[in-house]
Amino acid sequence: MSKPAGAAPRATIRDVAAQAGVSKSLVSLAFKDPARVSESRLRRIRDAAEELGYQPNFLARSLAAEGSPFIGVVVVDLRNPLFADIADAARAVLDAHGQYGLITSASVPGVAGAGERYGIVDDRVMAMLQDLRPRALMVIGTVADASALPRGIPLVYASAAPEADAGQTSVRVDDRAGMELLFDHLVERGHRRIAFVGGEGGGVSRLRLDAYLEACRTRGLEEIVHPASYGEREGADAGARLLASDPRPTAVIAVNDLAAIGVQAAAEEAGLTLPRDLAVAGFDNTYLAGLPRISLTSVDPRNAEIGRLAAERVLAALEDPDAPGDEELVRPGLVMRASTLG
Amino acid sequence: MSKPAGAAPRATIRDVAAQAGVSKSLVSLAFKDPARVSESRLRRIRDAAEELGYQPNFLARSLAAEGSPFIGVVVVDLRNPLFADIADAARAVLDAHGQYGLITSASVPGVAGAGERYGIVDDRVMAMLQDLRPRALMVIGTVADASALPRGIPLVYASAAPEADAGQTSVRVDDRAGMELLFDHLVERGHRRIAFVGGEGGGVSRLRLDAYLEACRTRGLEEIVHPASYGEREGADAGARLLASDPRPTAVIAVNDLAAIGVQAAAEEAGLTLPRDLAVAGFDNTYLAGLPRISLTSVDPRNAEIGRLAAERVLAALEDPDAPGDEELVRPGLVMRASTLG
DNA sequence: CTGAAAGCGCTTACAG
DNA sequence: CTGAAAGCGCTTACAG
Repeated sequence: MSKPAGAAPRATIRDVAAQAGVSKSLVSLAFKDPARVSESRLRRIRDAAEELGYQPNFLARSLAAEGSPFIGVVVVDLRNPLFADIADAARAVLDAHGQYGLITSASVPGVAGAGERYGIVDDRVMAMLQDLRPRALMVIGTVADASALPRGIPLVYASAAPEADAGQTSVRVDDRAGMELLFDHLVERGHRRIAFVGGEGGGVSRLRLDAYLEACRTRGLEEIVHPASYGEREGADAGARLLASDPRPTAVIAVNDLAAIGVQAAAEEAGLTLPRDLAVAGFDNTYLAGLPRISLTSVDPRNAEIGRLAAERVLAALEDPDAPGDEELVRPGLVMRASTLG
Repeated sequence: MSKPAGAAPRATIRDVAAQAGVSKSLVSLAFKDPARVSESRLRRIRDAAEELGYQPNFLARSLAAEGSPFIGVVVVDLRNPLFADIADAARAVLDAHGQYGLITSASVPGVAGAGERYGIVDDRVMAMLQDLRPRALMVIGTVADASALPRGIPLVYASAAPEADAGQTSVRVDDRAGMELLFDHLVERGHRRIAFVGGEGGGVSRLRLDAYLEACRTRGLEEIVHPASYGEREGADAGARLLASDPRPTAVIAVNDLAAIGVQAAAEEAGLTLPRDLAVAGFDNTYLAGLPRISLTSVDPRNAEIGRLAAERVLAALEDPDAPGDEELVRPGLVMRASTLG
């Protein structure tokens, strides 16, 4: 019984037509534009469809029609909890508008190795998605090479910093606003030597570094940058370097929660007591930041809002595919926790 | 430039045939069974294909042929880091064997609410996957309702406890072995009052509870069970109840890492010093357990191994679709960390 | 080794 | 409002 013997082949439009005593095309029409079919035949068709358990074949429809009634949603990194939150929120909105969002993961297995670029998408997955001919595409996260994405349909990025050749529609958090919230909070608590851990790994990391530098300049604070990418390991390494500097910063802002956790680890390793000796804050407000043992102050990008807005952009693009692209920045919040409050 | 005007339609087999001066079917054959095509024509066809940027249309192929040369990989829960590890490992193996694994996520957006069942898959995603006619299906995680899955093709579960109507092929960790490792470790360190937090939420949770009860019986230890599901919140609630009991357990095993973290939080909330006053251990060895601040002893299910074995099961099923299903249990390891070492 | 033909399940004009 | 016909891009026997 590991596979149902025979796997009763699905009923086709032809079966339904025969059973209802009408032509194939009438069945097709009955599903597509019921108003144009007489009531009696419509009922016969529907009864037949139900009886046979008929469901239109997705492939055949995509092949024959101009495209399929669905939106492709590509999640760049399966591991980032950020993206799942956005995908869920986006799907809910698409659903509510009768659009159907097909979520697919596109990252390629991480070849063990550090220098690897982030956001490599699998060509075959993308080719398949392209063949499926979705009405629009939503990409969650930064892809390393946008040219691998399906073309010719509206494209909306969520939580990604599109490459220079702008004109793309994207929805993401306002990193500068987030950085300002962090600085206001830290400065108010008396910090003057505020370091940044991050800037590497492309996309958002770079934007946050820029925002950090600008915040320092505005306030006349010293710029203290320790390069790192998005991981805990990277955060810990940068943290160790940072702690060796003299005078030591009193506060650290990391490019994301994971890197911030790395900084915390390095500081405790070095014998500091947190947050007394060092305030630490991150970005993304993932659920990690909320774990009691971690309790990390973090910029909340409002992922549900990003997902919602991105979905609305998709819906708008469906209406008017030729509308120019634009970037929408979501105003972040700040969630203060023990890591800076101590 | 938000969408490439016109979106140059992809070259079809017909274009390639014309350019190469052969028939359509010969082009098809050239891709499917090159050995049967003369060398000179083969070269002309390949040159033409390259020049035109021809790529076979996935849909058309699936529709015309018995199925498509790919394996459907369904990840039940996008948020569980466990599953991403398994998916990556599985995909690597499939890739190495020339099979192409299409990963898709099938969980439906969580309608805010507690009582919700875990592992609900989206019917439309499954219908689409079915239409695509993969050669086999790999399901990572426990689905609430297996009847929603595509039928008629080999099915392999990874990290899931299939429903009673067995005969399914599945690869998952040996929970009893994991529990034994945990008990041996804790008993050796002098613990006699060992509680279990979990048992709810279906599937694996139940299996681990059974394993716990058996381990207690074998050793003549008292059974102390505080029901909980997989979340941190649930772990914390159960933890609070557990701490109120008298005499208090000296060690707690939780159904997974997240629940264990909840127990830790509840214990610290109650003023205990960990691990001196309470040893805590979990299952799954997610990266959370490894974070220095958490440092949780955890049963390592060897997810890469599970993914690898599940992929091999898929490959075997491709060879012999009628082989009977069986369950393979992976021998776990134990990663000891501060939460039980004190 | 090659090529004309039929068909996968659907949709879309187009005549009635 | 209805139905026969052509076609989406491919594959699969089947006759040469």
